Amino acid sequence: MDVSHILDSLNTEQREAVTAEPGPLLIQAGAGSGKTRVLTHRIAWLNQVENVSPFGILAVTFTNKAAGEMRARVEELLGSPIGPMWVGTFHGLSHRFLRMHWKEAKLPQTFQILDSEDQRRLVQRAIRGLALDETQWPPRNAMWYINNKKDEGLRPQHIRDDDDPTEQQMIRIYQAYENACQLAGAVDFAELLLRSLETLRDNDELLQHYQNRFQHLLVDEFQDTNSIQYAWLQLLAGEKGNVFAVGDDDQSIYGWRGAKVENILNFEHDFPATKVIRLERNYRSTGNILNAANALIEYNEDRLGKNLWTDIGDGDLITFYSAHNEGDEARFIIERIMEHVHLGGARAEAAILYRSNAQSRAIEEELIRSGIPYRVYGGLRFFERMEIKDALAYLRLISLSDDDVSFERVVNQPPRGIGDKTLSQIRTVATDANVSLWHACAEILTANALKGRASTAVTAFMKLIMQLRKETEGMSLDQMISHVIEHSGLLAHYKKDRTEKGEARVENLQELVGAAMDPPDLPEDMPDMTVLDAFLSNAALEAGERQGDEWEDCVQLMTLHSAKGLEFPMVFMTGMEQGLFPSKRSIEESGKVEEERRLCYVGITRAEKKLYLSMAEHRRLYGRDHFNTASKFISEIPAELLQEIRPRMHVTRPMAAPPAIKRSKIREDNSTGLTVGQRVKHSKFGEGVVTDYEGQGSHARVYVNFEEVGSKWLVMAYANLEVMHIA
DNA sequence: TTCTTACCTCTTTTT
DNA sequence: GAGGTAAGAA
Repeated sequence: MDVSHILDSLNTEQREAVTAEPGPLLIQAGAGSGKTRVLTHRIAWLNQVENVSPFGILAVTFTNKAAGEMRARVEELLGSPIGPMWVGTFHGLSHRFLRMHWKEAKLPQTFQILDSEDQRRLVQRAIRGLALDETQWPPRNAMWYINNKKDEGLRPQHIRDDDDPTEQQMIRIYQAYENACQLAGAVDFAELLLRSLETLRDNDELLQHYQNRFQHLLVDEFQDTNSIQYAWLQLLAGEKGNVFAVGDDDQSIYGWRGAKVENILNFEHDFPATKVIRLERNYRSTGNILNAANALIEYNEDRLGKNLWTDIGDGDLITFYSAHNEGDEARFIIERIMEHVHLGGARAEAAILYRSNAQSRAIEEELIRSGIPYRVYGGLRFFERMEIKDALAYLRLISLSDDDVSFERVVNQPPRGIGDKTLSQIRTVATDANVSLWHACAEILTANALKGRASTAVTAFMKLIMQLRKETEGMSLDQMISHVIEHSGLLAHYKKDRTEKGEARVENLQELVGAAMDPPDLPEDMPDMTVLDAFLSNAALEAGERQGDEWEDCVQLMTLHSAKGLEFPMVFMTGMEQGLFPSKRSIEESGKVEEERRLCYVGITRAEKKLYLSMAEHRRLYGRDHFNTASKFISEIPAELLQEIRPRMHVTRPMAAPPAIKRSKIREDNSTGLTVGQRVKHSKFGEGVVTDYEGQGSHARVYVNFEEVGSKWLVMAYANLEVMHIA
C-alpha cells in the first residue's frame, strides 16, 4: 500500500515514532517539533497500514481547542470522519463514558455537569448546611481542597485527618458536598474523571470490554496528566500497554491543577520496555527565538534536558520594550501591529499574550481606540453568563426536578416572592429528610406548613415548572428554549432592565435560542441521551469556546496558558514584570518559579518570526498601583539576543483616558456612522473623541469625551458632529 | 420581600 | 476593579 501521504512530510525521528511497533512509546517532543503531526500521522498509520479499526483507537488531550484540531487533522489525513474513534479531552471522554454507563456509575441518567461557579455555590450550601462560619471556612478554599483530593483520587473516607481539626472539618464539608451532589445528580469536573476511573476499576466486565476495545491509546501533552488521568490510562491500557504518549517536561504548566510531570518518569517504569524517541528539531521558530528559549529553560534544575535546534536561520533579534505604564505598553504593541499590517501582514498573525486575564483590559481599550478588531480567548464565556445559566437552569429543572443547583438558581429568578425565609424552611426539610429541594417543597405543601403568601408562591412555582415540562414536550430544542425563557418570565425580567447591561442580557438569551438551532451531534454510542442533555453537557464542558467573527481578521489575545499548542508569526509577551510574571505567589513559594519559567518558555516558543517582550514600569492592577522592575526572565535571556527599545519622551496625552468600554459594544450594530476612538468636532463643545455609542436610527447616541467640557452623551440626529481627520 | 447602597474580600493559570 | 454579601430603606 502507498504510505507516502503519511510518511513523506516527516523527518527520521518522526517517522520512527509513527511507524513504531505496538507497545509503550514515549515521545519527548520539544516545542514546535511536530508533536501533533506525529500523533495524527500515527493514528493514520495504525488505521491504514496496521489495519486497526477506528473503533479500537482512543486519542486524548487536555483542551477542547487541541482536541478539535486533532480531530480535524485526523479526518483530513484519513479522508473520512473519525466515526467511532474516541478523540477528545479527558473530561469529554470521561463524560461520554459516564453517559453510556450511568447505571454502573450509580448516577441518574440525566446527571448534570457543574461548572466552577455551580460547584462553588453547592460547596457554599454544604458549608451553611453544617452551620459553619463562611468567613472562617471560605467556600473557595473548601472547593480547592475538594478538587485537590479528587485529583488525587481520594474520597472523604480515604483521607486521614491526623487529628487535625482543620482537616477534619474539611473532610466533613467534602462529605456533605458529596452527598448534595449525589442527591442532585450533579458531577463536577474532577468528579467526571474520578467517577469514570472508579466505575471502570470496579466493574470487571466493563474493564475487560474497554481493554479489548481500545487497542491503542494516544495521549497528547502527557506532561499535564494528573494522578487520576494517568491511572485511567494505565487501567485502559491493561497488559498490552499500547500507549503512545507525547509530551514535553519543559512545557508542564498545570502543576497547580494537580498535573504530575513525574508521570513522564514513571511511564518508563510502569510500562516496561518503553521505547523513547526524542524530537528536538524545531520547525517553527528562528534561531534567535529558539536560543532564547533554550537559555531560559536551562535555569531550571528539574528537567530531563533537551536542546532544540533549527536550520531556519537566526532571524530578527528579540525586542524588549520597557513602557511607562500599561497604556504605553499597549500603544507600543499596537504600533508594531499596524506597521505589520501596512506591510501586508494579517492581524491574525499577531498574538498578544499575558499572564492573567485582568491584563487584557488595558490592551483592549487601546485596541478599541485604534479601531483594530481583536478577539479574546478565555475570559467570560457565553455559557457562563448569568442570564444564560438562568435559562439553562430552567431547562435542567424541567428535565430533572431533583436538581438542587438549578432549583436554587431560579426558584426566585425572576422574583416571585420566595425569599430567604421560605427557602431556608425548604432547605431544612430537605436536609432532614435527605431529599431534594423540589421534593421538600411538595412535602411542605402537603403538610400545609407554610404561611398563605409563601404557600401560594411555592405552589405557583411548582406549577410553572410542571406546566413548562408539559408544554415543551416534543418541541425542538430551540422552540423549547424560546418557550421557556418567555413563559418563565425570565425574558420579561431582563427586558425590564433598560440599561445596556439588561439589553445585552436579552440579546444573549436570544442568541441562546439561535445556538440551540444547531445542537451538538449525538455520539452513536450514547443512545440514552436526549438532545437537551447533550446541549446542556456541552454548555458546561465547552462553555462557548468559539466566539463569533472567526472569519474576521483579528488580533489574538489570550493568556500564556491558553496559548500552549498554538503558534503565531508575531508574538507579544506583555507584563514581563517581577511580581506579575513570575507572579508574586510563585516567588514566595519555593519551587514554584520553575513552573513560571516553563510558562515563559511556552510563550517564547509560540513565536515563529518575531518576538516582542514588554513591561510597564508603572501598572494599575486590581485598583492598586505597582512600580515594577523587569522580570528576572528578561535577564535570563542572553543579552546579545535582545534589542532594547527606550520609550519616547512624549507622554502627555491630550486628554484624560475615556471610561472603559464594554466588550459587547464592539460588534454591536452601529448606526451612528462613527467609530470609537474617532475625533469629532461640535460647534459648541469643541473637539473630542468618541468613546461609546448606543441606540438605533434616530435614537442613536454617541458618548464624546470633549477636551474642554468633559464627556457628554449626544443624540446624533441633533448634534451635527463634524468628523475630524487626523493629520 | 425586594431594592439600594455601602462595604468587604480577593484577585494566576482551566476542564 | 469586580463580585459578592450584609445591612438598611421602601
